[in-house]
Amino acid sequence: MPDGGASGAACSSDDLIELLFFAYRDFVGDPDRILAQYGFGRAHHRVLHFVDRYPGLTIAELLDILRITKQSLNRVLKDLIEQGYIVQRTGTSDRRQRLLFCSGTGATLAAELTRVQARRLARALAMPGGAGGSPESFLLAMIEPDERAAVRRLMARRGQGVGEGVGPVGGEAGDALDGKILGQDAA
Amino acid sequence: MPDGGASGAACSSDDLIELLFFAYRDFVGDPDRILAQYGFGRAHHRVLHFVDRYPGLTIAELLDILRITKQSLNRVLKDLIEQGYIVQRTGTSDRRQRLLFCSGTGATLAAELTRVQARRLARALAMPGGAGGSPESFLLAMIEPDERAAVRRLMARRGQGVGEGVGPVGGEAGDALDGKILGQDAA
DNA sequence: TGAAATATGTCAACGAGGCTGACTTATATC
DNA sequence: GATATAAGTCAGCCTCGTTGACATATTTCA
Repeated sequence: MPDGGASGAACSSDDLIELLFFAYRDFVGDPDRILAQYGFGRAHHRVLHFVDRYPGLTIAELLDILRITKQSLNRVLKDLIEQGYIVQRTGTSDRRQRLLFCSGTGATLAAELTRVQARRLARALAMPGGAGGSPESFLLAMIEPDERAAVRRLMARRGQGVGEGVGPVGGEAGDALDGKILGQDAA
Repeated sequence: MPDGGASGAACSSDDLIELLFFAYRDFVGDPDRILAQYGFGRAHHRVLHFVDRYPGLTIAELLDILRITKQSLNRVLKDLIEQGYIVQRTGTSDRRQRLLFCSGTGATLAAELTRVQARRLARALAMPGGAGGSPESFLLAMIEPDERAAVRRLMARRGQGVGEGVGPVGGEAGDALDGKILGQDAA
């Protein structure tokens, strides 16, 4: 039975669902703050990232990666092109294609965004149980350090005493228990 | 040097950035399809999930978990309450609070959504290098199997020949190279 | 007891970023 | 020369985030 050894408990898929939510929330939070200063959003980030990393990408390839429509892509791509972060060249073998490249400015911004995300990842990998441990410990390490305690505390609440009320509500329509139920339209 | 042993290559933070994107894309794609049948979206899912898992959650706690505004939460919470998936009770120790619980229907839907996500996770954990290997192999295992080859192919493209054009564009304003540059407003 | 703080709900307006559908323009292919 | 393909665009819609202002019930504290 592989348990990774380090700080992670046994992997429960149910716990991982939440950890993935928290890890991703904080993972995209870093670049979001930077992007806001440029008037860009997450959609711009994704485009800039993939164009930076795979120069010469075509529109069709980008659409396949991002899984969004041409119209959605075009809105953010247009911003990035007009503001000089991305440039297009016509394809040489197929002149219908538009090959996408980052400009110098674009590459600089992409690097800045990559830096903060890579920093979080590197920090997580460097933690005990980060690189070689369980997915659980890796994802926990990806969460903002200040928040980790709160997440642990929440997840420890699993199952036992709810604090206030009792267990889950039984009926579909709300059969009045000890706590008053604020129903759909009941007086 | 910990390498996890199994199928993952050495962990590069830069690769992990992309793998996390692809893994998360497919991870939320599963429930999205189910939610659409109920006329719900991702925001409903998040609320339903946390209320199901932590019965008796207060509004304030939920806001802290989701990191959204009261108004945003209220819109989706209202849907879930009106349609009978979630019920509220007034708190007993503090009657200002509204404790949130899933109804039977709500718990059923939550379970259905959890099931597809847990299935993907369990499958990933069961793969060689899934539970005990590197984060890289775990994330790759989280990607939709049909898509894995495409992701690998894309990531293999890293660095070398672009296929069509040449390297990254140097100048800020677009100095005409061999491929014609379709500039901002140049004729 | 009365004032202030707290938990929640709500109205209005706005922006980002998805979507569909329809249509145009270049270019390639047969 | 007809047809298919890559890309761009217009219009309109939906979800889900935001801010700001304000109402109500309840608790806490001086």
